Amino acid sequence: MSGGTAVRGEGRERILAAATDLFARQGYEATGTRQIAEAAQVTKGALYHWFDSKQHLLICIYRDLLAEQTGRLASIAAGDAPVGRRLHDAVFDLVEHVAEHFEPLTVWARSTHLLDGEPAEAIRADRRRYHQMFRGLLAEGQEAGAVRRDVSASVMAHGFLGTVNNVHTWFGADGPLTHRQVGRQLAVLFLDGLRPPKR
Amino acid sequence: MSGGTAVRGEGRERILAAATDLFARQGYEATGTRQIAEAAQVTKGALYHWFDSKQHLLICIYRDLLAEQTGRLASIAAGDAPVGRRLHDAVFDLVEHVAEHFEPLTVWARSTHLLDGEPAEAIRADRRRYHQMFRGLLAEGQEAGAVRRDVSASVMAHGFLGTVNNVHTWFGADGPLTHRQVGRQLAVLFLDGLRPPKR
Amino acid sequence: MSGGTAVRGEGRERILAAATDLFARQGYEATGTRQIAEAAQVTKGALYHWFDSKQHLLICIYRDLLAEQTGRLASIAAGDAPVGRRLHDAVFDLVEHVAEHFEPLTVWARSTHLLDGEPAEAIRADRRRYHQMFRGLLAEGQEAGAVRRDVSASVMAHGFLGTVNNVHTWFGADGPLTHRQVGRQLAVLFLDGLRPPKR
Amino acid sequence: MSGGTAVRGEGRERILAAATDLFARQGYEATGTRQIAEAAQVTKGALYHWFDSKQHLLICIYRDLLAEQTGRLASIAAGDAPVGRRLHDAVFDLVEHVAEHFEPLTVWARSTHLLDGEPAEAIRADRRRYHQMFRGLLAEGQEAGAVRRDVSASVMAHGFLGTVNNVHTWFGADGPLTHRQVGRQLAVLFLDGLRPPKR
DNA sequence: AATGAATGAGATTTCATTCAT
DNA sequence: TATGAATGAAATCTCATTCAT
Repeated sequence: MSGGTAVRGEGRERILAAATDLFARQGYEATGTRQIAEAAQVTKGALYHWFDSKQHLLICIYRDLLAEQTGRLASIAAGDAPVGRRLHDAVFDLVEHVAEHFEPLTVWARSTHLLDGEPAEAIRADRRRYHQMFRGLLAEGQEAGAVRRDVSASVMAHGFLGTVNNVHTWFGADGPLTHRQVGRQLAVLFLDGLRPPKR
Repeated sequence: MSGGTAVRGEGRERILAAATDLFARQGYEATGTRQIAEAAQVTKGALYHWFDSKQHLLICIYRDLLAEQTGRLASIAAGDAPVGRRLHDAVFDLVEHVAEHFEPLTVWARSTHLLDGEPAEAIRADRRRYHQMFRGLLAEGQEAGAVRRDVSASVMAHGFLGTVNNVHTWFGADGPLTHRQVGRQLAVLFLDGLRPPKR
Repeated sequence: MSGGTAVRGEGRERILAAATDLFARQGYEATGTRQIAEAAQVTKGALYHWFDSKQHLLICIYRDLLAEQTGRLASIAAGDAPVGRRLHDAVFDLVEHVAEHFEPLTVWARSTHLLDGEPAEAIRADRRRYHQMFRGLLAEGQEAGAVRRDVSASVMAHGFLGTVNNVHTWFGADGPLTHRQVGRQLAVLFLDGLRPPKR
Repeated sequence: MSGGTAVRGEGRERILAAATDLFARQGYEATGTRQIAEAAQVTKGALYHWFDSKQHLLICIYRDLLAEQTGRLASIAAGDAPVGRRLHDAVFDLVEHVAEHFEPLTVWARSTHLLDGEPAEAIRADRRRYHQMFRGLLAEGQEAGAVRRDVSASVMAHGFLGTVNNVHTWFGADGPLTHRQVGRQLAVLFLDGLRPPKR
């Protein structure tokens, strides 16, 4: 496409890709900047030209994914369908998204607790907003009678979101199921758990 | 003569306690051996007299808890009650245990991925055995018709165990619920999700 | 601006010189990296920027010397002179070289047994090749009748090379001889020992 | 022989044997007191009950051997035979002794330079006396015309003693010769080198 | 004759980051 | 846009040795 000239950001992309890969395989802490630079075929100096810090790298990896997740949830939540239907769609959409972006989400889940400073706080606030949207949908379901009331919406939201975000600790450990199949099974399990009890 | 020296045999315990506390508050990697030794009022040399390495410390912290968890599950699973009842008890017993040992379990969940070497593998194998016991109970439930068959026992086990093991990532974030309350809500949510679908 | 920073590129050389000096005076193990860095007026970080490890430092010190020794022996061995003459030249050239580089060779002889890993093996293989060249010259002498046959060429080679490499253990202990004088006496002693026995 | 009761010094012997073995295989510096104690099936405390220090261990290993060597040389040197004969016997006796006590002599040769303090000085003085006896025999030979005069007796003594003491660096490296065979070849090589030159 | 917990100083090495060019 | 030498602080761990019992 862009022909002979160096594509803008080529180095940056390679760094991001290498970091994602290494972080996912070895963990954030066990991966050094030197190793990232080597894997990206870039000098350490170049790495610091493009990114402020190692933390910044991790934040960049997650930021776009979170924005996309948030956008998708927002558009589903704002739809016209009955709340039960929207909840169902939101859950399935999330497991789909997670299955697609397995590696970078693993990285984030494992290492977010190591980050501090302003940019880290900002993205955690974004993440909190995502959670609130999800909880809002559940609360709406509770008001409409589609979702049980004896469990707090917050616990339900955290429970499911936490499960999904931690699939990496066990996925592939046993069984032949694909990411997507596992996701769908978790989704029905959760959705059935939400139904109001008999009496 | 008097006062200066610590009581004999107490050193190991104090080290373990200090490490648990610091790991929980600051994370495993952010905590240095120097800091642990200082907090335990022990020299660094004494620390390495009792423990082979920092990793070993983390493993020791978790080993006892896992053994207790496993023993409790085994005794419940081997009981006479119908499988639905035993499953119910196992789930509630687990959330109880987790609520009691919140901090060290948090440490383990966050940092297990940093461990390597033979002792780490050994304890991961133990953990795998625990999981298999839990899954076995679910499979028994499926055979008896008490648990749905359209979701694999393995996914159900991992889903619930993963949720419980990751409560630390969000507990306290919002709401005034205690550990125990949160646990119980997660338990009913999960147990209701297990019921075979109507049709 | 002026004065404070060292001349560019000099760091590596200074480190090497300081290490050679300290290793020779105190021994390899008794010399710390901290001490080397201080003597070279460099930070410990810089030391590890240029060298992988303390072992690597020792290997680098020896590598150049061995290469030079090998080159000199090769050019003598490949000459046109009769083998007796070439052997004589090789022996005197070696003692000359050893006399010139007394200190670093002392360091190597004393500490080579502490080294392991791939680079150490590589240089030991080089050293083995040097030995084989020397032994080859002796074997050639045996075939030509210039060197006795009742002692194996390998033993003759090891005997002389070992003697020369271990002069450091006793040189200076008594007597006023210079390195060069001692070397020449050892050379004639050895060469006379090589002559075929009378009968 | 001694029946049921523990043999006096049993622990001490085991420690000495273990230390000799480990020092020979790994080097003095690379061997820790802990490892020695384990190999001797003794606690570290017991080790320090029997020996003052790690250095002391090394000194004890060498002391008896040196005494024996010295005694044997003294009895040969004091004999009635002509000096040429006595020299011949001394040389062959030494290579015999070295072949028999290969390992502990290796240890000493490699690590003597690390020792300091009064006991180390004492044994080094003993060793110096041994050297002087040997050199004395050579000087006697020079006076009697049996040994060349163009090489200093001191260099001859150091050269041969050094060679013999450093056989460990190469023995077994190639060839199928036994310790004893190698020793005898070195002996004739040296003795032939000693003969006065033709003219 | 022997134990074993404890010491304390120091070892090598790692690593994110900076900055003049 | 990129380099690469250099930093400096801290990290984990080792080890000969001691001493009350």
